Amino acid sequence: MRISKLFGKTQREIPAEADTISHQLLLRAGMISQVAAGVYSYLPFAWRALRKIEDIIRDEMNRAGGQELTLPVLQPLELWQESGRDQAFGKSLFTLSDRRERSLVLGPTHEEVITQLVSHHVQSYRDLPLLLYQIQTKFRDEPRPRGGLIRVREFTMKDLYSFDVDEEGLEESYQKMLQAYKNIFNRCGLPTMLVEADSGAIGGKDSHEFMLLAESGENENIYCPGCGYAANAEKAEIAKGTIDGGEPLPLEEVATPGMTSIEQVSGFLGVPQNLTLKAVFYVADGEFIFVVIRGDLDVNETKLQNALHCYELRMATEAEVIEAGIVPGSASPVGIGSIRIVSDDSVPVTANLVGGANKPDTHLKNVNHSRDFSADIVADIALAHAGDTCPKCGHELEATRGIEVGHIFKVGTAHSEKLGALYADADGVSHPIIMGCYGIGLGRLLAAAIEQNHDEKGIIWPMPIAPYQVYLCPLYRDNTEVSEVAERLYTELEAEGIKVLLDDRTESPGVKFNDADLLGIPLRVTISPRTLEKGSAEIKRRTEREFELAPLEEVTARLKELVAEGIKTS
RNA sequence: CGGGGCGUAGCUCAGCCAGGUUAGAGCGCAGUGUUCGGGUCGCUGAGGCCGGAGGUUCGAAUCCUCUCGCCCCGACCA
Repeated sequence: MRISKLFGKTQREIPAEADTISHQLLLRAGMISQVAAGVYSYLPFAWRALRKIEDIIRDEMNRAGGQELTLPVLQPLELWQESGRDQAFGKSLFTLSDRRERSLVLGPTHEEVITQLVSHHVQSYRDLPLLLYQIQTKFRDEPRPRGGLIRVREFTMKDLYSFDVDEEGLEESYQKMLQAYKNIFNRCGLPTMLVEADSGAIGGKDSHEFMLLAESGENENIYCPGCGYAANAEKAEIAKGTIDGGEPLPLEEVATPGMTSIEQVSGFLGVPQNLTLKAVFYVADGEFIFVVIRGDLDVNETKLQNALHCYELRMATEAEVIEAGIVPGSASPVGIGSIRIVSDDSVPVTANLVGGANKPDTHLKNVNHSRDFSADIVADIALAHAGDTCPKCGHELEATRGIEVGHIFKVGTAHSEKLGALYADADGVSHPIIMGCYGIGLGRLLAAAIEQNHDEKGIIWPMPIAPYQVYLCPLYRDNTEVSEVAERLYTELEAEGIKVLLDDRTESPGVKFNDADLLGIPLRVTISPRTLEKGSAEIKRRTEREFELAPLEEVTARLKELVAEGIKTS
């Protein structure tokens, strides 16, 4: 490709709307253009990189035994009502009406459609297992699109669905995909962290996310340098330790004038925070909920939502708290009547806690679960932080941010039961098919690749997903020999299957070098009268400052070597 | 949905508070000369319904009302 013909221009200034690095660079490199909030056009340069990623994904899916197909974007709303997920998706579901006023949705994912499809075409255990996938556009009306391609409303996704007869089969499919995903990210040259993930209210047991580590990541991940335990903070568990509060003592009111926070009460009474009771209030699908947890811990809202099996969860307002008859700052679960109580599992095992008295400026000593109050739900609802203790090995946990680029999970039979995807076993008995679901967001991966691979000058593409492999950069200076050599080399490299971007513009060296850096092509070859004097060309890696001088007749061979090396070591 | 910010040339912005010739700059673009190993320097030129609608006024980019859009933080995100 000649850069003079390439659609999409580089830009010096950082576009005002872009905050995220990948967003800025994608715009400056002329790779994407915004159409609406969370909706982008991909220009040729970005599209080439996306296609490289797509090729790697497709190859790994096929190797793992996946069969590619394509499912419709336009789907009847009834299908979603049948599965019950029109509620779960809520406003994120794009809906529309056709000319006969029938309601349709733009598919945010394809479990429903594929489960129905499979129900029509699978009858016997002999038809299973199946791994079916597609690479296709999804639509989700995100409440807040952000970060350029990181969170958008229309995006390309690879989604694979596995169908098995039993748990062992599902496990096998799951492991295949886990490995395929590792291969994909490795082959793309993009190191990821595999973390345990929350599978949501509907999902089944296991769920893992692939996190590409980046400061700008939306997810916090907790991991253990000791044993390798890693989990999304939404899911992460911690060893809370048991604190010996002694034998249960009689409940006792104490005056705590002006003390409303755990910190204040703990300091005032000289009681450690882990012997206090923290109260927090939520509204779950409209119901007021009283949540208690040991004073040194925080509530993990994802875990809480899972414990409550609710769609909507938010913190209660102070007015709602007061209306519920609770005294903020001195709230107590003791004697609060019919309000549902959710307790972290740290509370029942700790004796003689200090909690609120539900009277201003008063707290209770020696609050004991079961004796003084009883939670309706006891579950692990604690939020993990860096510095907490690893639940597996006791080492101190650390935290790191990441972008979720892949998510795999065991769905189970939720959809197959609702949509009637059954198979007959060897005895002719019907069972629901067991499903797994595996997704990669391609555009997000593209953006994440840039988040992970850039410097102050621009993008640094890993070789395997680079839109072009070589940036051929002749510095003309009205020199016909330079342009002849460049043209010859260009033809030769293309003939060898190397993807070359030829900077055929009569720009100054500075302009060309800066564009080369911004565009981030892994190898740069400079030809100038100066290099020709030595009968050679300069070869420079984007990742390095220094260049090497190669005799002209060896340039092609050397570049082939470097391209191969870049693909292999990535 | 709550909070904050912004809509003026393809891009980045000034002008608005305090209304008044023909709305400006830099980048980019076209032409031209110059320079040539890290965004060279000139000259000439094209390019604007000042997001949209209504209002106030002799007069609105500027003031008022409504609206649409975009960005950021939060909520949300199977």
